[in-house]
This record gives sequence, C-alpha cells and structure tokens, in this order.
Amino acid sequence: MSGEPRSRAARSSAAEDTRTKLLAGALATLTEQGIAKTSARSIAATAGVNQALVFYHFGTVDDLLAAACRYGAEQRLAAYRERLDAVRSLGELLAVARELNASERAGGQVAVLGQLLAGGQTQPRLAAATAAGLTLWTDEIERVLARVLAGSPLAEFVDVTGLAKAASAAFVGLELYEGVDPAGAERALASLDQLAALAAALEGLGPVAQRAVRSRLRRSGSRGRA
Amino acid sequence: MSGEPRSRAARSSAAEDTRTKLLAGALATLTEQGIAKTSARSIAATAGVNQALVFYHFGTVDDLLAAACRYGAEQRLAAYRERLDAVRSLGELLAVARELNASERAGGQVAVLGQLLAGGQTQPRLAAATAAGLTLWTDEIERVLARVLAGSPLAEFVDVTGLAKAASAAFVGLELYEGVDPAGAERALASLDQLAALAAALEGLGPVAQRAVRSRLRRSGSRGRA
DNA sequence: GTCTATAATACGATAGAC
DNA sequence: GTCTATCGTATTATAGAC
Repeated sequence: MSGEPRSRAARSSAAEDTRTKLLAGALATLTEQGIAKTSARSIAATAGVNQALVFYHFGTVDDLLAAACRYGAEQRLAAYRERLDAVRSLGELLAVARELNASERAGGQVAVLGQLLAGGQTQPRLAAATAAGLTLWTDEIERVLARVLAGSPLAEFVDVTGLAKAASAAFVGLELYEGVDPAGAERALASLDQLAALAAALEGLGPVAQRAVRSRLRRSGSRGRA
Repeated sequence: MSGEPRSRAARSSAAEDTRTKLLAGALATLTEQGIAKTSARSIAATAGVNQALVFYHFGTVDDLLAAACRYGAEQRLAAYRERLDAVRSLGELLAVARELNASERAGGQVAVLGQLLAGGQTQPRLAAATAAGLTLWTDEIERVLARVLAGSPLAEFVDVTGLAKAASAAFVGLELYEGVDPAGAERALASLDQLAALAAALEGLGPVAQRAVRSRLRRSGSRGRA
C-alpha cells in the first residue's frame, strides 16, 4: 500500500512537489541537453531531487517524459490561449507564431516537442504521448483557423483540421531548423510573412474574383489533388 | 604516419569500404534506433565492423554522424534530382514531395535529418553538419521554386530562397509528425494538396485580377510584415 | 587497418534503511 | 516518500597485438 504512488487527489503536497520538480526538470533537461543526453540521472540533477525518485514516481524514464510532454503542453498552451483568442486574421496568427517562436527560444518549450518527436520515432510510448501533446496545440490552432477563415474560400475548399495539423508540424520543423541555422530560419519566417501579406491581399479581392476562384475550383474537382 | 587515416584519394579501397559501411550503418541506426540510442557500438553492429574503427576513421561518434549527414543528403538528392528537374508546377512539386515522403518512410533517409536536427540543438558539431545537409536540399528546392513560380506574383513578392528553406523545414517537421501520428500526418498532407489546388486556381485568374493583387500589395508595402 | 582487451564513466533499475 | 548503496550493463575512448 505505502510502497506505491497514490492517486493524484490523495497525494501529499510534498510528493506532489517532487513530482512537479521532476516534470519541470525533464522539460529543462530536454531543451538543454537534448533527448540523447536526457537520463534519469541528468533529469534528477537539474530537478534537484534524488535519482531513485524518477522510478518511484514514474516507473521508467520514458513514462516521465510522456507525462512531462502533457504537462508542458498544457502549461504552455494556457499561457497563450488568451492571445490566440484575440487573433482575427491570418497575419495576426503568424504574428503570434512569431512571438511564440521568440519567447520559446528563450524559455525553450516547443523545442521539447521537437526532441520528443525525434524520440517518438522509435519508442511507441513516447510517440503516443507526443502525438497527444501535439493534439492539444493543433486543436487550439484549428479553432483559431476556423474563426479566422470563416467565409473565405480557404475554409470552403481546404480541410481546416488538416491545415492546423500541417501548420503545427511545420512550426516544430522550423523551430528545430532555427536551432541549427538561425539565419536561415529567420529568412524562412520572413518569407512566410510575405506569403501572409499576399494571402491578405487575396482575401480583399472582392466577390467577383472570389466567385471566379470558386467556379474554377469546382470544375477542377474540389478538395482534390492539385 | 601509418596510425592515421590518409587523405581520401590515397585511401585503400578496403579502408574506403569500411568507411562507407560505417556511414551507411550510421544512417540505418539513426532511422531504426533514433538519435538517443545511436552509439559507436550500435552503429558498428549494424555496419558489421569492429567498434574501435568508428574512432579510428572518424575520431568521435558525432563526427561520424556529421559525415553521414552529408553522405546521406548527397546520395538521396542525386536519386531525386531528375524528378525535381521535371517539375513544372506547384502541384507537381507537392506530388514529388508526396512521393519522397512515401519512399523515404519505407527506406527512411529524411527521418535521419529529423534525428540530426534534434541532436544538433545541443551539439554544435552536429548542428553545422545538419545545416549543411539541409542546405543541399533547400538549394535544390529553391531552383525548382524559382522555375515554377517564374512570372507569378509569388516570385515577385516573396523571397523564394526563404520559401525554399521554410518548405524544407516544414517537410522535415511533417516527416517527424508522421512518425508519431500517421493518420494526422496524412490529413495534414491532404490539406496541403487542397491548398496547392487553390493556388493553381489563383494562378489562372487572369491579368486583371493579378494587377489588382499587385497594386494592393504595393499599397500595403511590398515584402513587408502582414 | 583491423583486431582484442581494457580503463573510466554513465546508465536503468532495485533493495533496503530511514 | 526519500535516501544510500549497489548490481549488471552499456557507453566513449585508448593501448597494444597482429
């Protein structure tokens, strides 16, 4: 009975504290050392707790990482939900992405997703946790996209759920890219700014042109291959 | 004199053979085990050579990985150059990307870039090599994009070099995403197909609408923020 | 060049005292 | 719950025989 962790509600605050330390320590270790050098020992060291507690509280290192993934995603998303709610255009969404990119590079939490994504390629437990963590993001992005694109041909001819997933995956890819080539990543992001400006210009083309686009799309088979 | 590897030209074919085995073994290990479990021993095992040869030929594991990155990128790009040269539209480019995605997931070489990207976040030597390997791809994509977008407003208002970098990073992100959520990744890719179809429809809008878009973009400040 | 053997360190995980 | 101590294994890297 007393040799196992109790349920969340029944846990003592001291135990909950070390659990939190380990979760935060896991995230910090992932960003600072990378998945390759993230171990029970390195995590415990940055968390400031005993190494054996990793196994007592989480069983295995991968299970700790899986829990940390959810913890970090929820925490980070909560910090950005308000800002995302205020988004009213594609350009604003990209601006928030820019902001997220800048602040995360300093604090480093999205980089965690990159590391877990890499680790998840070969470890099913991590894969499931990472997919779940990413889903928290894509669901949020999807809500924003649906609101922003309402009434535009984009929402009509493009699967917004898929678009949100694509945007999220692309963002993580760009985040990883920035880690190895900051100048290149900045140039990539700048080109997306220009692309958003172009999209904004198209949005304001007027009903005549939009009707032309719609009929063109219908003829070529909507929602089909290019 | 005889205790050190000689220059590439002067190397014996036997030595060159083990070097190649190690390079290929490194790529295979990265895809099959991930960066976290890629070690001198695991690489040597899949390569079928002695573990000590990793250090004799490449000095450190990271240096081997860096060399393997270049080796794999050059090899893979050579296999796709012809196909990329034949691309004449955005839709065709996406179709090649789809093809690449499918064949690489089976043979697994782009996944290598994801693993190295993750490792490069914290290891400068890997970062430089990965950036260089990615540049081989972005340069190629840039050439294709420049040809495909010639005459379109896209080439006029968007930095094509940056766009090529963004597309490459996004592709790697999607590739990693596919590793943890195949269904989600498929949906994401499908939405990009729809997006490409929409872009194709816009391309054929005619000179009147395109003039309208151009003047609109100029007024809002070309190449500027959204 | 390639091998064996080995040094020094780090790893995951567990047992048992407190 | 948390600690120390420890087992068995895997790691990087080198020395030296061949």
